[in-house]
Amino acid sequence: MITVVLVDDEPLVRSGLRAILESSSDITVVGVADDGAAAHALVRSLRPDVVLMDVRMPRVDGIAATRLIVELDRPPAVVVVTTFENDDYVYDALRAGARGFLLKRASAQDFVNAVRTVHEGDSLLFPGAIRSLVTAVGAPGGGGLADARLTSREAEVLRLLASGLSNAEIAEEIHLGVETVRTHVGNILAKLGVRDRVQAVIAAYESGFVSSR
Amino acid sequence: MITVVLVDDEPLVRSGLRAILESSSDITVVGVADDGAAAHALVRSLRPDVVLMDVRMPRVDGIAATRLIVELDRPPAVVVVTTFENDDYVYDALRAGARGFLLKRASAQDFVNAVRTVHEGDSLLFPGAIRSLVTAVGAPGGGGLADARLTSREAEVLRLLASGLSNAEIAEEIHLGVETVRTHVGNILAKLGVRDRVQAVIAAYESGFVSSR
DNA sequence: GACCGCCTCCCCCGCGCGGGTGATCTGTCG
DNA sequence: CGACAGATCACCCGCGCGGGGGAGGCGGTC
Repeated sequence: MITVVLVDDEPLVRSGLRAILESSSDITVVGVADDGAAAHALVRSLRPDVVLMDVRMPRVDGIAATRLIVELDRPPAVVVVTTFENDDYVYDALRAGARGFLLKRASAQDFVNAVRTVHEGDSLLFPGAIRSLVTAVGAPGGGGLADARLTSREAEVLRLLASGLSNAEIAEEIHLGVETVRTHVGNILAKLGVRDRVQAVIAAYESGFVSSR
Repeated sequence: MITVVLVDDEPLVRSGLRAILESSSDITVVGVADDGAAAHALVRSLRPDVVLMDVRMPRVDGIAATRLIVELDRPPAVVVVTTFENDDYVYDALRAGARGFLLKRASAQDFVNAVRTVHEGDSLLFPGAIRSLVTAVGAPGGGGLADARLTSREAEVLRLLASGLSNAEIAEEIHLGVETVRTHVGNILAKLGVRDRVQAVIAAYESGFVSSR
């Protein structure tokens, strides 16, 4: 049984999520909170498997709450729920340690799947958000993740990184200083919300940014 | 135009390869050698793009020659040509720095493709040899790469590695000491003929050992 | 002109990683 | 029974990597 805590300031959303999730026999909502501070306290006492977290909330927002929660030992998987795809907070949430993303207009099945996926995965989850984040490189405006999108230079570096090159090799390949490559790689890791270049490579494959022949 | 040097002790093989390769307008054979020492000297003076290297040769064998050649600065891509799939030298050749593998019974088109592929790829090439090496984990005898096949434990570690875990995390995941994981990872890198865990992840994807959903 | 995003390069620091080597214990095979 | 492979853990060493800063130039926008 997967235990879930819901965090959202709107009662409508809370009960909607609860109804959707509890229609699955393997998921149970063990608690709800209406702001980040309450969420943190609740998670600490209830120790759920998964937290569905709204981003925009009064007082302590979803980003700060996520940061607090993932700092617990053996923290639950936090899935951030956003209203708009171009939410500027997405990037921050990635860095804060969120394990997944979902739009509020997602289908009921999407919510159930998301909970199951992050619960199973000790292994990393690279949500659809990263897919567009990586693939929609430098795409002109139009409403998508403006802050987190990779620049063309970063995309170039990621491509080389994902072909197994070291920073020094990448530098030589595109005639740059190693320091510059290090900077780009650091920015890529931050934007993808991953820890190291290994996870960046995985994200590149999982998102289709590079493909296995 | 891709320049190629052929190294094989049998005149028959040399002229066969030459005929096959030169039927392609973008490939030209600039030199041939009949043993490893001659190959090294020839490569140093001719600076070809690609070297097709037999493994079994009198005096200096293909492994030693490959090692010498890849130590040059801006070395050519060395493709090792073996007679048998279960050649014990395959593992050593990987370590020596070979960029590709080919069986002598491969098709004419295979040889042409191999030359083009390693020539284009500054990026790594994970030849079919690695595919079977990784995927045929622990398969019972039957004539394939006995020395280099991953053990079941190594396969388990590779799977976790390819999901983005650090050595410490892998250790915790399967209840081992970090030192043990380090040993396994080291053996995996050696068997796959790759330099670091990043390239191991790439090999895992390219070989189909793990797949992007 | 001020501002900002991007690209470029720099320094310091800590740590994880990979290489080399060696040890013990197990089970298997001849 | 000895030989060997696999799995486990250990120590040392060097280095690449990633985080945290900062700084300058360049091209856009407001």
